[in-house]
Amino acid sequence: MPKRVTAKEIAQALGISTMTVSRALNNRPNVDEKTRQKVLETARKMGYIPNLIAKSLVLRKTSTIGVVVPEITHSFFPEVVRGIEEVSYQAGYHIILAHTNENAQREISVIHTLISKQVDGLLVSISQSVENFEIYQQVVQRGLPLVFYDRCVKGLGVNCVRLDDRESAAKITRHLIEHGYERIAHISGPQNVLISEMRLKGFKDAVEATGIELDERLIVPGGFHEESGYRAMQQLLALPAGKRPRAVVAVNDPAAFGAMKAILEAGLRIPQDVAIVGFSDDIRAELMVSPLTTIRQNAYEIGRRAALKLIDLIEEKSNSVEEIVIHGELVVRHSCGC
Amino acid sequence: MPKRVTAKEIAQALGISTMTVSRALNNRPNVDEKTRQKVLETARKMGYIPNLIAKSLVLRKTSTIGVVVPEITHSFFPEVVRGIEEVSYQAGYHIILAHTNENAQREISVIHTLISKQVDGLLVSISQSVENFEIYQQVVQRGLPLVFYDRCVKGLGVNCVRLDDRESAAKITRHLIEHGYERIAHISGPQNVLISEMRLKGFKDAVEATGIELDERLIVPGGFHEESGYRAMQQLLALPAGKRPRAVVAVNDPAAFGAMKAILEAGLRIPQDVAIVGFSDDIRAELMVSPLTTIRQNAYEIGRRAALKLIDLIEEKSNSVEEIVIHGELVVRHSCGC
DNA sequence: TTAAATTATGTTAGCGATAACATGATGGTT
DNA sequence: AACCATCATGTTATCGCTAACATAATTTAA
Repeated sequence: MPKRVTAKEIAQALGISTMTVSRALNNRPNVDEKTRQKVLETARKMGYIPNLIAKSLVLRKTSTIGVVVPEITHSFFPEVVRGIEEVSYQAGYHIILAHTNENAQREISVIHTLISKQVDGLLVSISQSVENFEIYQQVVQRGLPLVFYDRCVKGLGVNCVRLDDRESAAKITRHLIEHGYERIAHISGPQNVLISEMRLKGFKDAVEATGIELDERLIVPGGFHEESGYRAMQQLLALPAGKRPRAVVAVNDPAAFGAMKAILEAGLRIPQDVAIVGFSDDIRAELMVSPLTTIRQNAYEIGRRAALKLIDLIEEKSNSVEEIVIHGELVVRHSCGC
Repeated sequence: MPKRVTAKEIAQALGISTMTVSRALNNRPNVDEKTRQKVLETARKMGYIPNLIAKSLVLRKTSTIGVVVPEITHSFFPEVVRGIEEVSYQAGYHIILAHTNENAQREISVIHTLISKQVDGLLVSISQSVENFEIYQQVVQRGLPLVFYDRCVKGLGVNCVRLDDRESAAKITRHLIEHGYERIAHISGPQNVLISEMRLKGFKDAVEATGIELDERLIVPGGFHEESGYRAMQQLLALPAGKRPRAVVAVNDPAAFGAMKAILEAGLRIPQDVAIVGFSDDIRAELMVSPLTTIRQNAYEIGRRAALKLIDLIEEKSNSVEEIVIHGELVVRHSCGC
């Protein structure tokens, strides 16, 4: 193992003190320009790379942000991470990525590790199975800056950057209404998940605003996946002729894909017979036989904003508790017939 | 900012020395069981969390692996990261993720940072624009364990875990040949990228093994994206009637999607008129009008194997230089007509 | 019972860097 | 020439922890 060069060794090589070397390397004032040049050159020649571990210990600052991700494979999170990375890199912070695999136990373990590693702040999206929020309170009590992104916990006084699920669901539903559709159905997601609930609420908001009475039969429990969308749609199509929906708002794109399959299999056309819209702009949405109208969520922006807020907290440029909402963008394609 | 509890404070609270506290917390022998219990309990009560930065400094080991990723958004890499994470977590290592955005300059900067942070080893997939390999040599010279994954550099004596692009391309081509197709075309990728080259070679291997002479007109330069696949296919379809291909091997799935579009637009059927296969099992492959036959690459496995090898190097359980090849899996769907 | 072996605990030094203070060198001012 | 400001450099202590050695307490063996 080749010995690693330290600042002390540079100092010895030049016959000066370690402190002067440190000052020269860190571009501090009060160093003679000639000395600085000598130090820089010697450092380069000797292949010196500073030890940030030692530096962090004395400065009590690591310039590192801990990022807790529940599910790295889902395309949404990598995009968020890209946003976080971009901002962090610019601001001179590094990130340590920790993956919980949607496991509450692992989330606690991972947060402990990040604290042990003395991160300057934490960005967390909570795992689905989390029910106990004690760990977040511990983090807050330690005075460690914390920002939730995408999946937030309310009532802890913690900053949060999230999507406007309710507003976006209302927006896309309104879009259908404005184009004259009347009997509009909703294929909803799992009942206990916040985003399903918010999207359902948004759907109701839009429908109720029209004054038309909401037909509860047009709200069918589905799920986040294709099969659930497929089954939910079959259920809708089984309604008596006059009661069938003319348009459908699916809780997300995969559910919409399943629903589309059911519609086509029933010999109906999209959007002439049944119009359909999704949510989240899946990479496949554009490639469907009838390209899907949907809501595009700016995951990158969530990452960016969360990182910006966190760094502000770390550097004490801000200490307010905010809830930052990133608005979804309506992407109109063929499937809504608009 | 609440003061953080240190081992020293636990020692003071109990009237014992810091060293005994350290021993108790680290499950070292030669500590009285009663003392150990007292220490553990006091630590818990006081909310003690060890400072790994200080520990790393004295032990000269951080239990951290640096992972360099060229492009986090591409679904391949998150899957690799998941594999790396899984193995690392089991073995007690943390990972620091660094994203280069395919930028050579940034890759150097990022590797320097990781070294500064005293990672115990590096997992690197080189960025597309990298042409100078000096940085890797520096890493090797420092004695820092290094393993390339997916995109490797040959001739540096560095470990490498990669896919068998050439073999897999030959395999999928052979599959077409075995099902009786004769005029088989190849839509290739960018010429200067290694994987394009390997896939082209694999294609040629398979065709030449049949003894049939290779028609160079059937190899058209395309690219990794849909548009390039689309244009390349148009070019193939413009060949004189008898010279047109009966089957096509695309360099990857997106290129195949583009090609499919061109085929359908020309009024031809898949696979009855033209069969087509892709490469890399894109999430959309299954959902196409004619589900795409392709090669599934086990990205997770690449991550796993690379991390295992790196940890072996770090812990000096191995010092051999290996090239580990992960084999692609043929996924037969509708588009090849087999 | 007393020396030797074993176990529990303490002391000192140092990981590699920097803050805070101290000192030495230079130069300008009256 | 004497004095003070300014700049360049050095010294010491410390960040929180652990290795290595030293010592004290206890047990075992003869």
